[in-house]
Amino acid sequence: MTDKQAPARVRRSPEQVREAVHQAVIDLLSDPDGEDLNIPAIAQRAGVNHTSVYRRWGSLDALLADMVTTRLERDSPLNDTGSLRGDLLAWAQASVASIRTPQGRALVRAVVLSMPNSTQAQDERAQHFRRRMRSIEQIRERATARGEDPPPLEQILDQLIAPFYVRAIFGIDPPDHGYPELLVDRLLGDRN
Amino acid sequence: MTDKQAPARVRRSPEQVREAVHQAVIDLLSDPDGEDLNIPAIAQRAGVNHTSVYRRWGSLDALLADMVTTRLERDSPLNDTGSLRGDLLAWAQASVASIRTPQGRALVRAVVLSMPNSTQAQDERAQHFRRRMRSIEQIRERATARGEDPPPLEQILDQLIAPFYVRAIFGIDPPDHGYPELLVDRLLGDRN
DNA sequence: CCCCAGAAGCAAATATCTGTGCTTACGATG
DNA sequence: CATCGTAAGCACAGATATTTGCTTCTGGGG
Repeated sequence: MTDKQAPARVRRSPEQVREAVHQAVIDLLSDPDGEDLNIPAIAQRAGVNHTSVYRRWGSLDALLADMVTTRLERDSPLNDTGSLRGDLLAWAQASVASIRTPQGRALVRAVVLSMPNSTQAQDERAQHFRRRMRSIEQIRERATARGEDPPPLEQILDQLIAPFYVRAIFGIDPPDHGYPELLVDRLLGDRN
Repeated sequence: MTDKQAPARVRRSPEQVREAVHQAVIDLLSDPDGEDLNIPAIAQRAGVNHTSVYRRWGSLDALLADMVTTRLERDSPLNDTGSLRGDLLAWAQASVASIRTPQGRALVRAVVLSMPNSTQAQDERAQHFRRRMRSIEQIRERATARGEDPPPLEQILDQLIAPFYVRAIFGIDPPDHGYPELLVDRLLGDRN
C-alpha cells in the first residue's frame, strides 16, 4: 500500500511544493524551446495547481526573487581558504563552473529578471544587488579581519563579477583554461 | 484648419507610430512605477492602437529587438578618432554618460530582455550578442587596418563592456571622475 | 487520539492579453 | 488630380492569465 494506485495526484507539503516550483522555474529558463516564463507554465511543469503559486508568491517577480535567494545561498559554500586570493579564486571557480551549465546560466538570468522593474529611486535596485553580493562582502570582511587590504567592492564588481554576469546573460562561454585565475590575477595584480 | 478641433485621435504615419512605440517602451522601462512591460501598456502609452503593434511586431521580443537595434545605432556616432585608444575611450565615455540617465539604463536592460529566451543551441544568443557589439568590432577592425594590435574581443568584453552592462542592469552608478579612462587604461595597460 | 491552523487542490468567475475581419486615412506614383 | 498599396484604427472574438470561494488534506500541539 505504498501508493494508492496513483490517485489523480497526491498533495504535497508546502516545502515540497516550494522546491518543485523553484526547480520548474530553472527548468523552463534553461531547458526548453522558447516558451516564455509565466505562472501557469511554471505550475504545470511543477505539477502544482497554479492557484497555489498565485497565493503563495503573488507575482512572478516575487517568485523569482525567492528562488534566486534560496538557490544562491544553497549553492555558495563559501568555506574560508585562509587568504583573500584563495577565497576570490574559489568564488570565481565556482561561478565559472556554474555558468558552464544551462541551469547555472538560467539562475543568473533569473537574478536579472528578478530585479525590480520599476523603482524610480533606484536605491531599491542597488539594495537588491547588495543582497546578491553578500558572499563577496563576506570575503572582504574576512580579509579585513585577517589584516589584508581587499580591493573596494566596486573594483571587484568591475573585474570579477561583471564578466561572470555578462557571459552568463549573453551565453558566451568562458575560456577553457585558467579563466578564474586570469580574472583574479587582473583584479589583485594592479591596484589603481 | 490646422487641426480639426481634435477629433478623437489623428492617425499617424508608420514612421511616427514606430518612433512613438519605441519611445513608449523606453518610458515604461525607465520611468514609472513598476507596471510590467506588455504590448497593451506600450500601445496605450504610445497613443497607438494595440492591434497596430501586434500586426507590425507580433511579439514583445521582436519589438524590443527592433527598438534596441534602432536606438543603439542612432546613439553611437562612432567617428574615427585616429587611434584605438581614442576610439575605445570615446565609446566608453558615451556609454558611461548614457547609463547615467534612466533612459540609458532602460536601453541596456532592453538589450538583455530582448535576448532570445530559449535557444538550446545558444549560438543564437551569441549571434545576438555579436550584433549588439558591432560598434566594438568596427573599432577593432579600424585598429587592425591602422596596424595597431587591438585586444581580442573577449578581453574587451571582460574589461570594458561587462562593467558597463552590469552597472546599468543593477543600477550602480559609475564613479564620478575618470571612470572611462580607468577602464580603458586597465584594458590596454597589461596585455596578458 | 483529537483538534486546529495553514496551505494545497478544485471549479468557476473575472480580467487581461492576443489575434482577425473590416473600414478608412495617408502618401507615393503616374 | 485620380488611383492604389500599405498600414492604422475600430469592434469584436478567442485564448490566457489572474483571482475568489470553497473543500480537503497535512502536520503540530494539546
